[in-house]
Amino acid sequence: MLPSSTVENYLKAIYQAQMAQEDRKRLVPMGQLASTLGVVPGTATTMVKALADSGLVKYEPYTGVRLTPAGQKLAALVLRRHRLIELFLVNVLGMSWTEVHDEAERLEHAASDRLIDRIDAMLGRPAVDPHGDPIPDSDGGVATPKYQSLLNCPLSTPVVLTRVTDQDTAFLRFLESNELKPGQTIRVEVRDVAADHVAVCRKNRQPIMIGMRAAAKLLVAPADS
Amino acid sequence: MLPSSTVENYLKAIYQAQMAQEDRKRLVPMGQLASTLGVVPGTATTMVKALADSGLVKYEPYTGVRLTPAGQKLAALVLRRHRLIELFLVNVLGMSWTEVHDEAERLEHAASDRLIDRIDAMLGRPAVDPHGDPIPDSDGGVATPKYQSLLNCPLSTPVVLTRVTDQDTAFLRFLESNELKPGQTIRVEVRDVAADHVAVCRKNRQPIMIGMRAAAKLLVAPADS
DNA sequence: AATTAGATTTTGATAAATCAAAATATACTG
DNA sequence: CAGTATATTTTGATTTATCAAAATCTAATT
Repeated sequence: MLPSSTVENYLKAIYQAQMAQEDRKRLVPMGQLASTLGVVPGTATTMVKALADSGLVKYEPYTGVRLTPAGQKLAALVLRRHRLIELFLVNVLGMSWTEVHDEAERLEHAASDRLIDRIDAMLGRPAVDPHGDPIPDSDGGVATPKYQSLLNCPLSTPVVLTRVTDQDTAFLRFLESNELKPGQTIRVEVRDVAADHVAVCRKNRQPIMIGMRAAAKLLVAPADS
Repeated sequence: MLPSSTVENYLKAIYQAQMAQEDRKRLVPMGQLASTLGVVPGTATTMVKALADSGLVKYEPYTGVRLTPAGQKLAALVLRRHRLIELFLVNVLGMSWTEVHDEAERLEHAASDRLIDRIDAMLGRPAVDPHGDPIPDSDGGVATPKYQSLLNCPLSTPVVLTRVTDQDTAFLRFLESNELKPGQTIRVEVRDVAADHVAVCRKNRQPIMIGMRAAAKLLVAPADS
């Protein structure tokens, strides 16, 4: 019996919460999980206990939840579907990378493995989606290079924007309209903790100021020249 | 509040049952509806009463159910999504017309109107899907030409196979392996009611015998030479 | 009109996913 | 360490969609 889309969403949320914290073995607290899923905490507790009974997560009362290897694999396969669909919508159907997230959010639960594999082949077995998020392989394996962000990359040094870790349409549209798409080469010139901003420079453009919360979502890699 | 995929499936089933009967205003009996949806009759009754409360169907106890104009439009839009997705899977992703039905069955409930319109544009606003089923327009309007079938078309006269009214994979594979795809020009040479078969001829091929039940599912139009 | 076969509806239960609000546990604070 | 704030769990209810089986209706047949 294949997991309901609710189960898939819980696993995905736990997976992403674990990935977002430095220590990936740390338990994800119930409150956080509930709020990212948009349910009340009691609902998350009930559901997580059911997931624990199915062997997909390890649950410690009053502490939190963490994926088992089985849960991890399932979650990775959901993310694989999501990210391949996003890239497909952008590359083949010409949709904007700022608007494909919600569409993929629904399609990921309906697409068969066969369809996904065809999409994967048509796109040439890509490694990342339009936001720079890595695409797990069909066994659930993922390469997760540790990028720096605009908060800790070297100053006045060219770096390549490689990944944007926020799917909010308004935020992505802001990036789009400021030529801050993945692949872009940029430079951080100023980082001012007191003012809570960083100054980002691009080719032939005025520097722009970005708040530190937003800057943390922009991951970069060294520009190899 | 947009309809659940269960509601969409009920509307679609009622729509198709109405289309399949000669008198399209006749009520669809509950038992038939239940069996095409794979539920027990009581379930269909309960659900249909709810649909009637929403104004999507007219329900007459012990008699049957029929779509209201509102229900008809919704059903047509579900079929529009289904058929555009099928054609897309065949034309763009290179899947076989024999295997796209089940995939579309799930995707039709997840695809947004925006995505569907993009697909529609990319395919060049097509009129029919890979099985020859007409694609409703975005207002829910459909052109439904009345084709003849292999049971009543003229004998020994070239006709074009235009529509196959059965989505069963095994049946479609049978057609495929016998060069009986929509678009093909064929001729009915013999129609033998006693033997319950018709003999169908194609270019450079041995005639094949098809049972009358199957023959009724193959619709044809005059071949304009 | 009475009987009966077949279809339909009703009734009572169930599973999945959720919420509201009460109860309880944990963690912090003075 | 007692008290309080915050997070978590429990409890009881609700919604949607379903089934099994009993009750009821319709239509056909004697």
